[in-house]
Amino acid sequence: MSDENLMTIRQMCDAYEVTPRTLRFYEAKELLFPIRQGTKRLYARRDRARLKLILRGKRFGFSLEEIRQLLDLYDLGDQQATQLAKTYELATQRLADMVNQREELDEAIEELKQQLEWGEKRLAELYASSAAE
Amino acid sequence: MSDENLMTIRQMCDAYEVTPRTLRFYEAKELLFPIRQGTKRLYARRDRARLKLILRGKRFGFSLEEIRQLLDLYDLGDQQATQLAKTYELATQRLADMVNQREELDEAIEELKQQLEWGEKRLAELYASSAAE
DNA sequence: CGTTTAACTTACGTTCACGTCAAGCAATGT
DNA sequence: ACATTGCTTGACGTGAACGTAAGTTAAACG
Repeated sequence: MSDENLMTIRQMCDAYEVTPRTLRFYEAKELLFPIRQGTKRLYARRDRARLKLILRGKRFGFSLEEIRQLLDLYDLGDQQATQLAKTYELATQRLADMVNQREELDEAIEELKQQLEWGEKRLAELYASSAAE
Repeated sequence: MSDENLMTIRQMCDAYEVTPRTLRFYEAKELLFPIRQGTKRLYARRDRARLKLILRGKRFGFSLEEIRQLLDLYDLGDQQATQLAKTYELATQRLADMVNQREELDEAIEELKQQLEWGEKRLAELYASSAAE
């Protein structure tokens, strides 16, 4: 029962359905910063939060580089004033992007629903005619 | 003033901000089916509609292959019954995916707003303390 | 009729996001 | 003591989505 709150790479993989390779890759790209016990990696709460955000970002179609920049937004702890201001500005921009994407997504959902109704009717017709045979 | 309603590859590129390579690539992947006037491609209304859907799908993080399957949904014209049924089922699944994505997106937007408020306060503090000097 | 111009094909190159060995260290059980 | 298990670091491979360069053809222009 090692240190609670810290997870090995395998526990992380099982918990988030990713491979070790993926976690090491994210680390190489400076998206994660697990601590080292000897040679082994240990992931703390902070890394898990970041990983969640990474996986979510991917589902929205963001690249890892875009995600890396976004991650700083959730770690505003001890930034310099100028750096904080830049981060803040980037965040408002990203927020606008997301709101746009939500609008588009709403549209897409509506259109797809329409098409589904159409298909439903067509299927009903086909079924009716085959039953009439 | 060639045949209205039909666009050359360059007009398409300018209109949708893609490269010729991209359009030919989508054609190779059977996402677009421009008609041929001799060796040249001409894009009709149908292709433009499909291209819009392709670009939108990409913004949502779908792969071209996923998009290709989805495209059939908007072209339910003359499908076989069994094929139509399969397409329909796939569509309902995708719709569910999109609805999920919207929920996640809503969450993400909320969280980011929270972070922005936080950053705003921090910035205000920093500004106040530097002004007091 | 020669020459730009635009589109074409073929094919190899590139970036991203990992997958997949290969070889080595480190603790753990028998 | 030794083998198994789990993690490690390279390093090369891969599929997706194009980019890019080379050479070809066809229409249009002077």
